[in-house]
Amino acid sequence: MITSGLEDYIELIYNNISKGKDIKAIDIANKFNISRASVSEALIRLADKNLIIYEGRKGIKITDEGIVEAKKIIKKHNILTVFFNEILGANFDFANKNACKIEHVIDSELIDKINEFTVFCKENLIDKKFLKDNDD
Amino acid sequence: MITSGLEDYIELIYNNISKGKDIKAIDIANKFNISRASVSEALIRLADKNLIIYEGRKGIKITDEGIVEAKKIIKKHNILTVFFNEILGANFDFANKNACKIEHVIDSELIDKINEFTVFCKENLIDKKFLKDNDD
DNA sequence: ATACTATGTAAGGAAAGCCTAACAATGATA
DNA sequence: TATCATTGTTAGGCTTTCCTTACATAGTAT
Repeated sequence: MITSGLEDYIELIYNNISKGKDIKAIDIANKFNISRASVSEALIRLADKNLIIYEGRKGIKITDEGIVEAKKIIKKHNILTVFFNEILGANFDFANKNACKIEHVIDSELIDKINEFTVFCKENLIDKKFLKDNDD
Repeated sequence: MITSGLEDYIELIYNNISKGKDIKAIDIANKFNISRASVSEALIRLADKNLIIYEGRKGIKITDEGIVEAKKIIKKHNILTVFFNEILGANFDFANKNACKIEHVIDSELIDKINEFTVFCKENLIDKKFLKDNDD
């Protein structure tokens, strides 16, 4: 098991690497507003858990295991964001912010149900527009 | 701000007191599977924050402030449980278990939206039964 | 009353996750 | 090349939340 802090970091690492951008410790520090020292420790913990390969200045690489972890979290993140934003009508940033927290505690099976339900709603509630205050 | 552990404890305390049952430190220890010593510390922290009045063996009382806190959490808990169970069709225990975790991180405004949406679904989706595998 | 059981507290410790300050090493630039 | 800025590491600390062990007190029952 991985803590929610580490989940955030591996998620960010994967998101960058999968886009071909390389990511440095300092980027993580900036993104989450924590010190470089804390990131240094966190990266060591992630490497201990075989989710990344970390060799300081040589850069951060993600392992296959790390990719699997990251994808799980990103899947949760995306499904929650879409549900909050497109179905509940919450504004995008707010939906995203809540997804960022819930993704660390919600079970996968429930996420699947939310996803199925989102699809269902899109097919069945087109006419009955639930919320109108969706500002994006 | 209060941590999710403390939120769990104040929630349990309120749930008991509001039913006229008194609650002891050991009940909390048993419920959450933590040591009596840890509960002892947690109750001191709750008292420091003016959410309870704690005088050891004399019992645990909840303050007005504590009641407000507890009700916020219980509201989130109930809305989430109903949504997961009655709308998504998750079984009750599973719905409850997830609500227990999400209640500590979700924003109130999003909870309100989920609640409105739950009401809306109950009024509009009666015919279109979304999920059938709801086992309770 | 004595002894047993239940409950709460105190002391000491561990891990996670954060911090600052000081230092080291790399890279860019004058 | 010498200097300065960027980035990463180390050391030492702090808080929270949990633990175990040992002890203290209260309540129950013989």
